[in-house]
Amino acid sequence: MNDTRFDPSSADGRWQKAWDEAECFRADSASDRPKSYVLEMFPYPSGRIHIGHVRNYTMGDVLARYKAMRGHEVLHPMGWDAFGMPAENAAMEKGVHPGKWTRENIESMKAQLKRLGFALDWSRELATCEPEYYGHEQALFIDLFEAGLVYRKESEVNWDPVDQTVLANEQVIEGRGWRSGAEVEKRKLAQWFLKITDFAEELLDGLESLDKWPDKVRLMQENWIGKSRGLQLAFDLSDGGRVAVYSTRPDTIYGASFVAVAPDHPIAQAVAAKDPGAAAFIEECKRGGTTAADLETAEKKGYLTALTARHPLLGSELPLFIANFVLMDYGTGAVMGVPGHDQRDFDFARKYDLPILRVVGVSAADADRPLGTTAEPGEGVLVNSGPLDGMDVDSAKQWVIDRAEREGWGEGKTVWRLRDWGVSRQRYWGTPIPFVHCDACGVVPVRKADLPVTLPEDIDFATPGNPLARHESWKNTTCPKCGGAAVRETDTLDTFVDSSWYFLRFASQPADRPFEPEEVAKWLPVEQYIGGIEHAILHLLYARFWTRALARLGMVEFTEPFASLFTQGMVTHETYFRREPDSGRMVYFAPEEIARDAKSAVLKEDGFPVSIGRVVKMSKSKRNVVDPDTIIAQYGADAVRWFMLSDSPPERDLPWSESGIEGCARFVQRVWRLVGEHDPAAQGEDADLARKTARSVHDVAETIEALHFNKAVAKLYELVGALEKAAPSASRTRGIQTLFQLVAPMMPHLAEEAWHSIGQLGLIANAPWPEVDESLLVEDEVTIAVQHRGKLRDTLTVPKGASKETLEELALASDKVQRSIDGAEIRKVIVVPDRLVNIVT
RNA sequence: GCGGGUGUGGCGGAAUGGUAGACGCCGGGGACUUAAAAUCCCCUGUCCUCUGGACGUGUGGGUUCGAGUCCCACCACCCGCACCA
Repeated sequence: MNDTRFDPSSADGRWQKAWDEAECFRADSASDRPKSYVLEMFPYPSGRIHIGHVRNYTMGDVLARYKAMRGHEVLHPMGWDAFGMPAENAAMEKGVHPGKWTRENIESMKAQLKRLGFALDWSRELATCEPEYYGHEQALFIDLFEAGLVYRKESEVNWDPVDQTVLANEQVIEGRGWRSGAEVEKRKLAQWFLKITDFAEELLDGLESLDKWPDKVRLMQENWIGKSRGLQLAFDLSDGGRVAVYSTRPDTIYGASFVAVAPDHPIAQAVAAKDPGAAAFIEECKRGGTTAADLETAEKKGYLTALTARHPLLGSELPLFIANFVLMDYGTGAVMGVPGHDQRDFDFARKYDLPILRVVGVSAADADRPLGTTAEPGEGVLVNSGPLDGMDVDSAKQWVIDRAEREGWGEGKTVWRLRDWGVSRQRYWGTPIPFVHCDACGVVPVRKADLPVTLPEDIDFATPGNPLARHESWKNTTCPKCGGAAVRETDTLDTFVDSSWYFLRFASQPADRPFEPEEVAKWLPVEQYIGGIEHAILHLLYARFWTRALARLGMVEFTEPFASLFTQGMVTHETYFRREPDSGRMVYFAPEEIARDAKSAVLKEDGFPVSIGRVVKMSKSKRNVVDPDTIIAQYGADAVRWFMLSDSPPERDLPWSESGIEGCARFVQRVWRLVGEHDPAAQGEDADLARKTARSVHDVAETIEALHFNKAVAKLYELVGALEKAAPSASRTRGIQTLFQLVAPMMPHLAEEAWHSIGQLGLIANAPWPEVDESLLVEDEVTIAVQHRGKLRDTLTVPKGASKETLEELALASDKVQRSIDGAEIRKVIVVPDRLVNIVT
């Protein structure tokens, strides 16, 4: 018997050191083993590892370690998405330099990751905030510019009129600046854009090849790209001008009761020049945030202009509005309003008392049935539409497009919802855009020999706004073209640019180029990419675009960077709170301040109860966070890793619980106790246990490959239970050794300690996955269900593959079944071999 | 508002259209111990007339010999919405 307990506080560090010294996780591109690139989305160095990171990286780690055991050469790197706003916020709040703050965070987070024993190749570590990284990004940006994929145009930003600075969407709270509290305005600035729309069709078509991506992510990207076929048509205006309108529902043209243009549409601007009411309305529209959610949840408002628009088929005059819900960026920035069949138009028509006409119904008989309280945007049969009456929606669309083209007032057009990618940020802590502005030569790229354009260190955050824009000695430079005086671009790149190619840099890190094409060809595409569902659209679409752009430039030979994608759920925790009696304000308490039993919770400090709130994503504001360091110190890395894999399916949320982690820590010890049961001298075979072991090897491999870690965990619980119960035998001794191999990817420290203790030489990290004797996987008996009218009455254990006749006979012979039938006439017997018999009376 | 997802015991969940609740947590009972910790064993969806039976997978309908699984409608919650990463 093995009385000692497994002690993570000494074992974890010892084995982590052993792996480091043996360079177990260094990826060798010269190896002739099949290559596997396992990648988790790299973290933003916020200061501390979050439990969500632990879950993400544990999943990747299990896969990386498993692949290595299956004989693959594994690339499993880690780096830092190190540019971004929180560093600037820290600079403003604490006076610490963003670079210092970021680099210190990286150091402490790296130490945290090491304590979890991840099989990472730290020799490839990178941080996007270092010139060794972002300098190459600047070179790539210039390459894209030269390929015609970069341009500048005016675009709206959130402007804080008090702080005189641009705000990110998250810094706008209920239409006001988060620091100043001032009402935010929309303001136009000249900004840099990447032509992602050039790739719209490719990015859409490419989704089809991504058969190892979740369908939901592909669907979200498809909807985001938003290819639509519709009609662009012109309405003649009463002042002699014209307005171009785009509609995806040209079939409903006979139901149009108004035309509306965006507040920043040229026609709106022209109207405003003469009409102070219109000008005031446009000003009003400029207030508030710029996000789509803001615009679409805001009350629909319009301004009725003096102009009218002539309906091209009816010849009637429709009122022309300026409306806050029309987007200048989509289609032509103008719409025809069909209230009956579009909810926004419906709401608008209600408000301004415009006609609401039904032009689509379930059948022709619907023509006179009025619309209810909502629009009917669906399919149907055209009514009240002259020549279209009786047509289905698709035929009517085509008829209207054909007629418009024939008569010259419109044409069929494909329109994309996807907009070009605005990459300008008016901020310091990002990759400087490597361009200068010269009065003589215009906008000129920095010479590649002069890269990187590095960020100046001597900056101040005493005043709001971009420190680069007021840094005279950094800003003033000479023009690479004419040598005259010039000013540097002071915008920096969106951090999504940094994360659009880091996976290439992990494959190789030459000093003179962004990456080594031969090395990239060896490792890429990433075999398995793992990250949060919140990145389903933006990051993943941008990375796909960037890769395609590089492919167009001939720099890489593939178009999709991530062959297989997995999106994991969040880690959640209960919340504990009290409501302040006076203000009604919620006061949250951290888990460590709480004593919790099965039904209630009290605050340790005063012994009085607190309310138990819902289980939500861990966040600082709800104080329901658990610090990985604390729990590693308390339970050991393996228990924490095991918890991350247990119970919840990896794509779903995982609720953290104290009792759950304690159960995991107990299980680690249970596995450890089997070391004492490993008896090399034990004799005799145990056929059932041998079968169970073989079945476990097979099932655990299958579930890990499918990333169903919770099921792998359940299989391992079963195997441990079976090994504990079995009497000593050679089969049991072999089974225990096999168990250690199976748990090695999940609890690697314990596995090493156990491996060593049973006398194995070398590291289990370098050991192979156990072989399985296929003949042991064949079952010879099955239990089948016997139902009467679909309800279970009995079960039978029969030889596998028994005939239908035999099964029917055995089923009818059952007392329980006969009692249930109770002499009724048997009308039908359904027999599914090896499954069930269902008797219908 | 729009797009995407999720919903099964007290809790996390399992279940190729075929035995609902595997496995784990919590809880209850017992063994061991001077005692405790640790460990081990048993029980644990609800209800009833309890050697059996009825009900039960967010709600309401439907298809089927058979539905957690497929179809329709609805409800609740979560994620994203282009300057958070």
